[in-house]
Amino acid sequence: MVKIANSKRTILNMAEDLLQVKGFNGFSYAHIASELGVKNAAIHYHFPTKEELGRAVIKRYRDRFQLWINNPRVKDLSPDKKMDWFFGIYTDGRVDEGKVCLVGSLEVEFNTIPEGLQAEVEALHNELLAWLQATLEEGRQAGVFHFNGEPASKAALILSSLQGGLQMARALGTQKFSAVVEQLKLDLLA
Amino acid sequence: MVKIANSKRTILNMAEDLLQVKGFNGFSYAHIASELGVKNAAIHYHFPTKEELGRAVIKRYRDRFQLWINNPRVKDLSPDKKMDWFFGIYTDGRVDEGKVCLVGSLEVEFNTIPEGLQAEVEALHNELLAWLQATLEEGRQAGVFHFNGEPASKAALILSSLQGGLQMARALGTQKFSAVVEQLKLDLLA
DNA sequence: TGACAAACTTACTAACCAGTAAGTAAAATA
DNA sequence: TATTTTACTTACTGGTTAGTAAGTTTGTCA
Repeated sequence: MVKIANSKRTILNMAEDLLQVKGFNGFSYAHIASELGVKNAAIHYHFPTKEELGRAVIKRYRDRFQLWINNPRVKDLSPDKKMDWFFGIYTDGRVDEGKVCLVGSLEVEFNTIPEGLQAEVEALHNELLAWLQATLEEGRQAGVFHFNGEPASKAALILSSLQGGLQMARALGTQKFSAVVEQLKLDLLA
Repeated sequence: MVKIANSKRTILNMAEDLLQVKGFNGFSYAHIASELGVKNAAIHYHFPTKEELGRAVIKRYRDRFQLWINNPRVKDLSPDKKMDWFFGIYTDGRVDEGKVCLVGSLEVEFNTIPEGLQAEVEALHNELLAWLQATLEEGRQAGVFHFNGEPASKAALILSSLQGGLQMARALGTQKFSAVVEQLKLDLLA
């Protein structure tokens, strides 16, 4: 018998990576098991169904995001530094490793994933948008951000372009994603 | 024996829809066959492998796009009307039918699709970007579009946000996509 | 009318998939 | 030390997958 160290956490880490690299329909319990050197059933012991595994990945990510934005190291930043921090999430350790964001990955396969997982994705996407919108409002009031229209719409545009930009980087290279981020900043600060 | 009318074209139409609704890993030859009332092997007769089917869908879409942009009804439009036409591709018959764009769908599953299909996706994405960039340059020179930075970067931002916006609409509703398009126009024309 | 090619069907394979039930080894607990 | 719980393995199921080989029907053309 092979014991996995920190089994649940290790499996969640692998599943999160696989979701971002291969998509929900692009990986199997066998992938995770063989990489960890255990059998399929060992994964099912911790996460009986693939839906539960997917939900656990997103739920953990949601909790992590709330911890981040409520942490003084982010909360107390100026609006433009907050935005830089947010862009950094996508630049560091996403585009460099050929990953796309969880939300984009699961929304492309939305019509083929279990309902419970769909709900989790919806919640995460709303939370990301809410924080972006609040940050945009804060920055516009402080006179750092300049844009026309509703903060909610600007937030939707920014998040969508980051999501699509990571996917574009897959086919066209990471410098394309950098161009998107630079353009976002130009459109927001100039 | 059941004969399919315009077999190849009908299969391509179905495959294109399925790619946009379920993704490459989310549909099978059996799906297509059963919906057409024929057997699996009938699909394999026309498209021996799934890679060939996928490539044919993208190639046809690329040809169609070149026909469109070289048609006087698009070519002779003013830059802002051209942009409206382009946005319309995404709004009409995409977001309304719960579809995402082919490029986004296949780039999310990029690491799990055959190489020949990857190349086709890359080519399509480059062609879309090239047309957008040229249109942005034309519009800026004409004084209709206003933006800072390189047209190539602005093109990448616009295309990424449309791509991501369609996916967002899956989880959060079509009005979110409309908000993205409206914001894009605001940022370009104001 | 006969030959041939196009468009299928039948019947199959080998691989993979998520998921389950029953058994085992080791660690925690009483 | 005995008992129970945790974390697995073994062995399996039923379903789905892309793909193939050989046979059949139908329309076209000489």
